Amino acid sequence: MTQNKRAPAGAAVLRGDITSALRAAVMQELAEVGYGRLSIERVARRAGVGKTAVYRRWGSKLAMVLDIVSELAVHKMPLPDTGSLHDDLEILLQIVNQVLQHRLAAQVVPDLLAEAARNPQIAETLQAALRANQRNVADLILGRAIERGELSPGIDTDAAVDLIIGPLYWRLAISRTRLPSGYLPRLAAVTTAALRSELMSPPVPKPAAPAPKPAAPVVAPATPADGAPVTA
Amino acid sequence: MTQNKRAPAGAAVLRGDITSALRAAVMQELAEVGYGRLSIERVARRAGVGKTAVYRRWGSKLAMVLDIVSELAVHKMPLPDTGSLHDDLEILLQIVNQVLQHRLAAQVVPDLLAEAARNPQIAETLQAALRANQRNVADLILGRAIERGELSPGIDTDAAVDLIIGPLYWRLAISRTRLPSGYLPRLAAVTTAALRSELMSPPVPKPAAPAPKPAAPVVAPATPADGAPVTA
DNA sequence: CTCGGTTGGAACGGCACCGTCTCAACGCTG
DNA sequence: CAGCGTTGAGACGGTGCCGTTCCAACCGAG
Repeated sequence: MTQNKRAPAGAAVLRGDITSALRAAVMQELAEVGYGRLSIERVARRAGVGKTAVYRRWGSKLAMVLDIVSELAVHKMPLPDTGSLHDDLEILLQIVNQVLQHRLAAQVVPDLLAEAARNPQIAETLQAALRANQRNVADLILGRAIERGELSPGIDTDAAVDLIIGPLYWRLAISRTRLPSGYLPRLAAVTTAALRSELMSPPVPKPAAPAPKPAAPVVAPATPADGAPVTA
Repeated sequence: MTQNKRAPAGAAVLRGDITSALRAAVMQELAEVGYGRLSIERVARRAGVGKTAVYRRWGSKLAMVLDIVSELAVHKMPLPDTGSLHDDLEILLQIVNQVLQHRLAAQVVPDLLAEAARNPQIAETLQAALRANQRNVADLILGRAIERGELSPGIDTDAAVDLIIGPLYWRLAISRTRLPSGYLPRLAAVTTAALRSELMSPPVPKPAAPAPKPAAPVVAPATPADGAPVTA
């Protein structure tokens, strides 16, 4: 291509300090007003730069947020590997706890997750970021526990992941009440026991005659009294 | 007061059909763009009415959303009471599953929860709505299980609630992958076993120091220690 | 039947943001 | 050290929303 031209240099190169200021500003705005209300102007104002500084780097609000989110995920998360499922879990829970205790993360993560529900690009980026991080730390921990024989090879890993992070995420990001001392160790212990249970492997409740709980006629079938019309 | 005047009547009374149209429009907008981007004009346009129709009823976007959310929570949730902790849990999980499968709820709930993290009014309303609904269904189920002797009276009910709804919420609202058949029964079984574990009662991992649970009054005051946005 | 009082709808000025464009300042490359 | 090429900053027209004001239509109380 046209590389006979001389390479940009001097003042003609993106200033890293301004890029960092913008990244920080985006995170703060994201925490304060959320993705929905995030505006380029506010970000630029907060960073103390012009809007051009933003548009030269990213070109759109979505691209900007996507890039910054991807970068954040590169945070190398220390991977617990103690040789014991229980200890690995406790460390993992401590890590998650620390991350979600962070003021910015505690606001931004749920916001982006909610936004991901309606913006496929964000959903994809978040997924990619989390996976790329460590190919899902929980999966690794489970895999090693299976290799050691601590867990059945037939365990439903998806459900296992839900069990591992679901309760703590709910507590930290939704319920948002303080953790009593001893909460994390107890959660780790209970979760470990639950994972070890033979109930976690698929072919358990299928002896011969299935249909144990067809469709739960015990409760109303489909939230009929919903005030909102289903069809648009 | 001045009731000598004649009461409003005829065309001088709020039309219920327009109110319902507005409610539906708010829910749809909430699902499509979220609370952050929600605008009065779009709501009115979607409902096919003028903005005045909105401002006469609510006066502000926050008040509008708050009122509608409160009303939705009045949905009488069927309260499982089978006499067995496991069956109660399975039914509860089925209910949560049905609610969060609903297209609108699946989008609106996480969005509002994220918004609640930065708007105390929304947080308070959501809390009140959920509590008022059934004074926390999970708490009731736990209480009855304790009365029946299925659970230890010393169980950490907060952690128990996290264990009950955390995994399913994570799966439905965050992970958003399909539930394999048998997921709910298995989750109910595993959770029941975990709750029954002696690990769920406080004085387990404290051989030397008792640490007699200081912050455990009969009723939580109001979770006042809110992490108000401190200095950036 | 009359008309009071409120309704829904539209128009209005103000404001924030969008995305583009112009322009002086700048510092390294050659 | 000269100047190239990009930089950051501000200005600009356009758009969408806010919250208010104005007005004709309307229906039932009296």
